[in-house]
Amino acid sequence: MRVSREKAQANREQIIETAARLLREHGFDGIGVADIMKAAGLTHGGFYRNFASKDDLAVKASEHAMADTIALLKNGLAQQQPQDPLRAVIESYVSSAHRDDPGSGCILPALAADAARRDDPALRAVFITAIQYYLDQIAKLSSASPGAAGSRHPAAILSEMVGAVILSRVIANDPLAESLVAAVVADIAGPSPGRASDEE
Amino acid sequence: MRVSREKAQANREQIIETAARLLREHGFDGIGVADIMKAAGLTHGGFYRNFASKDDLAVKASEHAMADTIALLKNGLAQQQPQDPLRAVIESYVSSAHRDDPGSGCILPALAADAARRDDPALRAVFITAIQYYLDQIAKLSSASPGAAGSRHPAAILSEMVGAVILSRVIANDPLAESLVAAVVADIAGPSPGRASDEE
DNA sequence: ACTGATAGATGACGATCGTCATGAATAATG
DNA sequence: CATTATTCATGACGATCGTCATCTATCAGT
Repeated sequence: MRVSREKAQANREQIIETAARLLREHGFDGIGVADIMKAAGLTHGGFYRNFASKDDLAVKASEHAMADTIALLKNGLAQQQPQDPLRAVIESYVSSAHRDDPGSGCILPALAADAARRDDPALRAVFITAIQYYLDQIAKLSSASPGAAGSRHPAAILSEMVGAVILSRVIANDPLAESLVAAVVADIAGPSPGRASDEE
Repeated sequence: MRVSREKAQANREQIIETAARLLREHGFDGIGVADIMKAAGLTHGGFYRNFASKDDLAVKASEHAMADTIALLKNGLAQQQPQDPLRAVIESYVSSAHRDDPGSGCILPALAADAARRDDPALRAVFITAIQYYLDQIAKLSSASPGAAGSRHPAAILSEMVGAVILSRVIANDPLAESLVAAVVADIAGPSPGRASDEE
């Protein structure tokens, strides 16, 4: 069953895209190659022509997921042009929407704990790069932010963002989840006014 | 091969203790019943006389692990009697020692992401209780702390603690890890008070 | 001491895991 | 148009998964 090169390339990207979602939803050990391929509309047979191993797919899927998240973030900032860009990022990251949809969210709350358990250097590198990117971005945004976040180390802010999403997910159905999200947003970006014109 | 009741009880506790360590190290899906039993010095056969399922063990092991962590924390505070108890807790929680030994650390950085993926209400309840406990404890400690942490919501501090441990684990071998730990400790507890600070 | 209860070992079950060999079918190449 | 190259499907492999039936040995109660 040969297929055109464009179709084969599209299939390959479809596998990565599907894996990026399913791995974030179920964890590295929570979903199998066969299920990923089936969800991508293929059978498990052609897998090892595209990827050296499941770990190899995990690396490429994590990279893809991170690139998607970055694009989404940049796109959102470019379109909204918010007065307080750091607040906009925090409100989008520490949100019930992000909490309830890990499959299309950031890899850090979804997979960092899983990745930390593997000694795959390629996988770790993806996460290190992701963290570095966030730290750079937070440093830029928080220095240009009217809030008080500029005095905090970017690593502190990122840790709080990631921890908040993870904790809110494990208590998702509990009323505690909403208050946690609100508390963390207010903690990082300051009290809640939609307009960030005045500071205190 | 029957065994005395005391021995059977000890075996049961040994299984829970071993599972508490191995599950935190490898994740819920990263270790099997047979390996847990073997590590506990038994075979896999007697497992289902002690536990209804692997999920049941996961609940009891998580409870046990959390109780251990709480005891360790209370014990440490009682013995040290630190001037700034919140700082002492943060320095112990956000530390390279905790980062490098997930098997005997807090369940939140180790297993919260895993637990969030299951719809086992009993398991979620363990984590909700754990989070509630931490929030109460942080509220008490931070109000009695000389640092500026008293003005922050406990959920913000806990999120930052948990996120910092997770992120530091995924970048464990990178020099970034040490600076992240230091930055978060300083962010929560304020700049380190000159003397009596152990650094590595 | 005898008997019944039971903890744990042995072993196996069906399912699923990651991986790969083979084959069929067709796109790419000449 | 003929040939080659290659993509994906079929199917199977050994290993491991969670779970359970059975058996044996020994404790607990008489």
